[in-house]
Parts: sequence; structure tokens; C-alpha cells
Amino acid sequence: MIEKLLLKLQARDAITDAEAAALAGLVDEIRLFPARKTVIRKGEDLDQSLLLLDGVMCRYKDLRNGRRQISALHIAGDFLDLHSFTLKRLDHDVMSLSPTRVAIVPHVRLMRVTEALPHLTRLLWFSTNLDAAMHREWELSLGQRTALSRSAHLICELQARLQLVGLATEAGFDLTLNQTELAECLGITSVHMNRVLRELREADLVTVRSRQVVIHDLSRLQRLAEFDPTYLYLDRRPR
Amino acid sequence: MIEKLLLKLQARDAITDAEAAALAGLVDEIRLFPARKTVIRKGEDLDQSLLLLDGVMCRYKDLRNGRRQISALHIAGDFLDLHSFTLKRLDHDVMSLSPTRVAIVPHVRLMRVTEALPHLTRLLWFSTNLDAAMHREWELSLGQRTALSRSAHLICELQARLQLVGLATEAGFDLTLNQTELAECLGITSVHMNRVLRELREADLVTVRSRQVVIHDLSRLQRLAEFDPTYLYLDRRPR
DNA sequence: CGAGTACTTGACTGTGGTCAAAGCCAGTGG
DNA sequence: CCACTGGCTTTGACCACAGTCAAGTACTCG
Repeated sequence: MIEKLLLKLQARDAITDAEAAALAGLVDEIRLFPARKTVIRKGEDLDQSLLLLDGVMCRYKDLRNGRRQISALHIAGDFLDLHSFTLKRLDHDVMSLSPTRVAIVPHVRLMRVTEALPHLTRLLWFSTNLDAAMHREWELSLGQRTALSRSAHLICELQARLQLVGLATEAGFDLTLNQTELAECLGITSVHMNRVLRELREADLVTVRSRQVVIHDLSRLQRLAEFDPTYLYLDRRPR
Repeated sequence: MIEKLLLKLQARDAITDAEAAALAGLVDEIRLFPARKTVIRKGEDLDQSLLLLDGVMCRYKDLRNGRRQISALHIAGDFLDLHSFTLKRLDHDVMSLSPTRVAIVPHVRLMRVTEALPHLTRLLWFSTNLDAAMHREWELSLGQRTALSRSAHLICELQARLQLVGLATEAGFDLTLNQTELAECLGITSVHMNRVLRELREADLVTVRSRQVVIHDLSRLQRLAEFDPTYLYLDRRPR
């Protein structure tokens, strides 16, 4: 059930059997959500975290004028609000973008990990730091990349992250975001998103369709995006 | 020496004397840096973290075309690359923006904290999660706020953070960023930064001068910025 | 007092936003 | 089988916020 989480962690450090068992033991119950359901609201008191088993979720913030910024996308295997363990409430909403399957992890169980399993604690800490690294890369995109390069970058990031858990190849992956949601990740309007996707398609780089991303030339796409996966910390080092 | 760090942490949770002593014992040596010196480079192997005692530092990423995005600002009391403890190298550069005084914290000492002091570990974990929360708010700014509101927001954030460690009042604070550096935080050019600062001054909201920020009307400034300090987690809760 | 850095302004340009309408497609019900 | 619906995508015309380029001014500090 937590294989995808294990895949992600094992890509970064060795996990003992005891640690894998402890991770499996974190899970209390499994819950299903339909697409486009807000599952956590900003400011709620939280005593559990969510581990995403299947589907896509996002975190977002809204402005009064109705504009929305998605600050992170989460895929299968992501501990999507592990940070609520230390924060106790969130500064943003969390929403499903596709039908999802989620494991509930009570904070008391995470507390026990921090009391007894320091190495596993550091690994979990690492994964929240990894989220922060992705935030920083998105800040760079939002602040300095053009809409075209920014869009290419998001596709490269998703390709790399999905490939790690076996959900993408160099030729593409399934996607459940519509153009409005992509635009909300990238800080542009859905109208402009549409124009940019046409440009990427006409340049024979990538075709983003309803439910599928077909990559025609990954290395050219990565060059356009100045995609450097350093920030995903894909190498294996003891934490 | 670590009073400002303690101020920050105590604003969020109770610290025992033993924990305060452990924090003080983290520090190995003190180092001074001049303004505008890059002190950590992307990708370097790291076995220590830096605790900022005085001055202002930033983390930034560059694009090939020379454009730079500052992804975070750090002030006195900030553990500015605590995340390198689990990441082991950084995805960005770290630079001083003013003359700074920094405490060096070897990772082996942090390791000992994680082995023996779970509550303090959670507090340190919290502070990296707080950095991530600020990243998310900056993503919202960069993606959705106008240059004017974004600029106002940065000033509100700095005011709140500096006030917490006794370095700002509601009337303003000292600043050591020039307009180019402010622009690099905000994803705009220095020319446009200048025009925006004029607009803020002419609207009698805030005057940003060489080394000083004078706030004329904090609550109007906060309204313009849609500043909601939730994301700074300023309330006191057990972690 | 001179040099260098930082700030300021103007004229022009361009990326991306806005508004509006039309097309497309899958699913639903008659 | 077809009409209808609603969500999503596509396109066009026009606009505005912010970028670019260039020149000039004002500080600061040695």
C-alpha cells in the first residue's frame, strides 16, 4: 500500500525493514475522494496527515479577486501534508484534482516515530524539505521564466517525479489537470495557457491533451525549461 | 548570542532550559561576512548549517539569461540553511546582503539533537516548515499579486518578522536591500521597482529609502497587500 | 573632490491579461 | 439515435502592466 512512498524514500536513502514496518504502521484508515474536492481548509486544527496513495492533489491559496495560485502538486506516494505535523494547521487549502485514495496518518503515531526512530524522523523531515525545494524552483519559474519556459519546466518536473514512482516514461504520462488548473500552477490565465500549449505542440516538443501528456522531445523540452533536476535530490545519500 | 533564535522559537512553543542549553551548545564558531558575499554555493557538500546572528542574507537562483530570483530573505535569529542538515547540499546559493555575523552549527551536533531531544527536533523541523510556508506565500505573490500589492506584501512580511525579534515597530525598520535586490525578491526589474516604490510613497503608505523603511499607514498597507499573517504561524502551540 | 554605485525618469515595446464568442466533446435523458 | 447540457478548449481583437533601453541625477565613501 505504501510502496510508492517507499520507492520515493529508497531513492534517497536506505530504509531498514523496521523502518518500512513503522511507516506501514503509521496508516490508520484509507479514504477515497472524488475529483475537485477540498479536503483540508486553511486554518483548521489538524491532528492527522494525509499520505496520497493514488491520484493527484494540490495545495492552493486564493486572493480576494478570485485569482488562485496552486503552490504545489502532489502525486502518488507523496506525504501531502506531513508539514501539518509540526504546524498543527495549514496556511492553504488542499484539494483533489482527480479521484484519489488517501491514507490517514494520526499525528500521535508520527510523534512516536520522532521519539523512537531518529533516522526515520530525519527522512520524513527530509521529505518536507524536498517540498520546500520544489517551492523554491516554482518561485524561480513564477518570478523569472517566461510562460513558455515555465510551462515546459512544469512538465519536466512532473515527468521526473512520476517516473520515480513508475508512472511516467520519457515519452509521457497521464495527467488529470485541465488547462485552467495548469494555468493556476503557473501564474497565468487559462487563455494564455492554451496559447502556450499550442506553441509547445507546434514546436514538436510536447502535446498536452485532455488526460495525457505526450512528450515528443524530452531533452529539447528540458533545454527550453532550463530544467536542472538538482532540486529534486534524486541521489542516494544517508540523511 | 542565540537570543533572537530563542525569541522566535518561544513565540511558537515553550522551550525548556535544557533545550535552550542544547541550542546554545550547537554553535561551534562565529564567523563574519561582508555585504554581498556568496557564502554557500549550489551543490557543495555541506556538513554544517548557518545560524544568522546579525544582518540580512538571502537565498537565490540564477537563470542563464542573467535574471536572478531571490527565493527567501533571512534576518537575525533565522537558521538560514537548517534544511541542509537533511538535504546535505543546497539547490540554491546563499549570499549576505549586509555585513553579517553567523554561527556555524556542525551537522553532527544536530544529529545528536535528533537522537536525544525529540521535542527540540520537532521545533527545528517546524522552523524549516515555516520557511516552506513563506515560500508558498511568495509563490502566491509572484503568481497572482500585482507588482504594487506584491511589494506592499513583502514590506508587511518583513515588518512582522522583524518585530518578532525586536527589530521593527509599526512605524518601520532598517533595511539594507537596494532596489535591485528588492526587485529580485519580487520578480520584477529594478526600473519597475523604482516606479512602484514611488507609487507607494505618493499614496502615503510607505517610504523605502536607502537604509530605512518608514511605514506611514501599516493597516492600509496590509489591506493593499491582502496581508494575512496566518502563514507566519505566530501563535503559541505545542509542536 | 572624484569615482562608483544607486536611483530616477522618459519613450517605446512586448508579454500576457481581458472580454467575448464559438467550437468541441462526453455523458445523459428522451 | 439524437438533442441537450455543461465543462473544457480554442480563437480573435484589444488593452495594460511591466520590461527594455538609454540617459541623467544624486548619493556615499575614500
